[in-house]
Amino acid sequence: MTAPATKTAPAETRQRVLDAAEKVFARDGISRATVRQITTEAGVNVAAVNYHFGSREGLIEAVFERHASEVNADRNRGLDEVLLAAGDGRPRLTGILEAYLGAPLERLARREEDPVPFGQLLSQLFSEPPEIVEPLMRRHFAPTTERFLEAIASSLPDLPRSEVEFRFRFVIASLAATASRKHDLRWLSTTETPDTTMNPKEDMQRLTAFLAGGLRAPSGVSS
Amino acid sequence: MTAPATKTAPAETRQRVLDAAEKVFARDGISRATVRQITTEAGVNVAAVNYHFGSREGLIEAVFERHASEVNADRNRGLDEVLLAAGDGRPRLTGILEAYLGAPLERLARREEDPVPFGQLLSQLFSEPPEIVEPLMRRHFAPTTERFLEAIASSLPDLPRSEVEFRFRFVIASLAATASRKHDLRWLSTTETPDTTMNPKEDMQRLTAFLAGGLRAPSGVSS
DNA sequence: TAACGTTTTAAACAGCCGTTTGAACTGACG
DNA sequence: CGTCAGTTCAAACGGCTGTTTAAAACGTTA
Repeated sequence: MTAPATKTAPAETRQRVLDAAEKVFARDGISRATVRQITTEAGVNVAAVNYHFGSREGLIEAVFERHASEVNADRNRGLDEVLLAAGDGRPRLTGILEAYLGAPLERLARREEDPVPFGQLLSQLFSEPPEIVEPLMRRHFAPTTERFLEAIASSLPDLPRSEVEFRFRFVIASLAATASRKHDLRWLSTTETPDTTMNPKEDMQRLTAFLAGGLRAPSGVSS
Repeated sequence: MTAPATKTAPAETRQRVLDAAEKVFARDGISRATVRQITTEAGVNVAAVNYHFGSREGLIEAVFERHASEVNADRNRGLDEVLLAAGDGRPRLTGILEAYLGAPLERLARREEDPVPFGQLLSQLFSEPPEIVEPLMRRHFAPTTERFLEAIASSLPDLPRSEVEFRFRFVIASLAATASRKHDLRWLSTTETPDTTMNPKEDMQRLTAFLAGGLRAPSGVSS
C-alpha cells in the first residue's frame, strides 16, 4: 500500500514533498498551507500527497515525526546534564530553561543555510487551532515537556505546583513569540528598525533571564 | 452609499452581523472564519456583509473599531492614575502592568453573560498572520502601547531600552496565552483537570507577578 | 520479450470560498 | 397613487480546496 515493497525504493518524491511541506508550513502556518502550494513547491504532482501520506493530515504528522524525536533527544540530553550536575540538590533553573529553549532556537538559526525550518514551524504551531495543536503536542512532545515541568518544580520548591503549571505556559508562549517573531513590535512607530537580526545564542540568554525572573517571582495569589 | 440617508435608519442587520462576526472571529479566529458562517449565525443573507461593510476585510475593521477605543480608554485611564500617583518618582511597575492587562482580561470575563467576546478576539488576534495583525495593531493600538512602553522603561531605568522592547513582547505573548488559553497544557497527561475556571481578577494577579519578575530581572546580555 | 507491481500523471470530482448580480421588497415623500 | 432611495433576497459567478480516478510510465523479475 504505502510502503514500497520493491528492493530499491526510490522514495525521492516522498522526500521532496516532506521538504517542501516543512518549508511552506513554517512560512504560512499549517492551517493556511495548501497541498497545491506544497506540491508545486516540490515540483511534483498534486496526487503525490495523497498517494504517499494518505491525506493532508498524514503529511502533517510525517513532517513532525521527522524532527520531533531529535528535538526531544536534544532537550533530554541537556536536562540530564543539569540534573546530573545538581546531584541531590536543586537543579539550576537557568540550566533547565536553556536546555528547553536551546533545541528549537538553534534549529531556528540553521534556517538560512539548511532546508530545515523546523524551528519556525515548531513555534508557529501554537498559532494553530487546538484541533491541530493538541494531537501533535500530545503525540510528540508531552513526555519530554512533563520532565521539564517536574524539573522546574523541583528547582522552585517554594512555588505551588499549580503555579508552576500556570507559569509554564508563559515559557512556551515566550519561546514561540521569540522564534516566530509574531509578537514583535514592528507595528509601533518607534521601532523603525524592522529587522533585528536573529542571534539565537543571545536570544536564548535574554529569554532565559526574563523567564527565570518571572518563574522565581513570589506567588502572586494573596491566599 | 453606506450610511442610511432616511430618518429612521434600521441598521439592525448591520448590528447583527457585527455581533455574529465578533463571536465567530473570537471562536474560530479571524482568518478561519468565513462570511457564510457569520451570516448564517446572524440569520441574514450572505450578501449583507458586502453590502454593509464592502468586503470581508471591511467587516474585520468594523469589529475592531467598535471596541478598540474603549479598551484604549480603559488602559490609558489606568495608566494615568499610576503616573499621577508616582508624581516625579518612578511609576509602580505592577500598577502599569495591571492597567495594561486589566482591560482585556475583564472583557474576557464578561463573555459568559454578554455578547462581547472581544477579549477572546483580542488575544486570538496574535495567532493571525502578520498581514492581518499588523494593520489592525498599527491602526488601533499603537499609540496606547507606546505609552505603556515608555512607562515601563521609566519604571525600570537600569534596563536598556532595547531590552525593554525585547521583553515587552513577552507581556503581549503571555497576555494572549492567558486569555486565549492557547498555550495551556491540556495535552499533558498530568493535567487531568481540563477546565480550570477562568478568574480574571486572580489571573491578572498571577500574570502580573510573573511579568513583573521577568521585567525586573537583570539584563541577560553579558556585554 | 512479456508480465508485473509501483509510481507518476492529467483530469475530473464535489464542496466551499468571497463577491456580484438583478430582481423583489420596504417605507417615506411628493 | 406613483416614485424612488435603501435594503434584502435567491441565485449565480469564477476560483480555490482536498481528494479520487483511470490511464500512462517506470523498473524489476521471470
